[in-house]
Amino acid sequence: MTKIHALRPRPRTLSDDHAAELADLFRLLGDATRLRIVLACLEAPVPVGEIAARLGLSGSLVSHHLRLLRAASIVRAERQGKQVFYAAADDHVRRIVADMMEHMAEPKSEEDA
Amino acid sequence: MTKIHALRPRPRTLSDDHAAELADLFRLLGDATRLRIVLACLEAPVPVGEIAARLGLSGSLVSHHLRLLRAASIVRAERQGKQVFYAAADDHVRRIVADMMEHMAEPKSEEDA
DNA sequence: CCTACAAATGAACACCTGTTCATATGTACG
DNA sequence: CGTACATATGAACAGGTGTTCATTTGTAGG
Repeated sequence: MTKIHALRPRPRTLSDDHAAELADLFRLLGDATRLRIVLACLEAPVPVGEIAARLGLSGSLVSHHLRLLRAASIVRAERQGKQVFYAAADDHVRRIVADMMEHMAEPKSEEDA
Repeated sequence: MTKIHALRPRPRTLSDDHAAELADLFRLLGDATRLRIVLACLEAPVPVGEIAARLGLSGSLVSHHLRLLRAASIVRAERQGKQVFYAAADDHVRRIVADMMEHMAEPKSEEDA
């Protein structure tokens, strides 16, 4: 009741803070290494070591990226013994990635000079 | 016939080049200013000047960003007299943005320390 | 042709971010 | 407890990127 908020069905233009927050999420997927890490654990939980091995990266680097991804709830972590398994947080992530892949596969109307 | 490509239904792990290309697309949406520009012309074509005015940005800056977005087929340009109208290229873009908004709105499982 | 307006371009600067290396935390097991 | 393994963290460097300012291109009209 304090703020009329739920009244606006679809805010045509997002508040700048929200836009910045949204941009932060996209930026996380905007790095090739980090995106490959996400792709590596998109379908099933994978331990950090295996991600690093599969992608040919140092465990340190993978861990750094995973922290950012986890903080943004793009991936979820679960400990199992000494290992920590990471997986895509939810279906939104999978859908977004899939949609962007489709977009990439689409024929461009005309090349930009 | 040169490359067996269409045979693999769903490449579980993308080739590194494709991953980099995909990351480039995400990175474009990963800047707050650029994302706001996309949001501004997400539902209907808008001339550059109006985008700049609505967002309180210089025409130069908006133009720079629009060039990148156009090169990636995220937005489409159409000239009408002296003005150039920009709009989201297709529904993929709209869907991706919408999905990411939903993701942002979701409750986080637990805050990251 | 020349003025006025809208958009695009290029160069230069300031800032941010990914990576590496070294070190620390945490967990299992003898 | 001490070793070994897996992951996490911190600091520092290098490279990329958004922004601004000045200039140019393109379009319409007198």
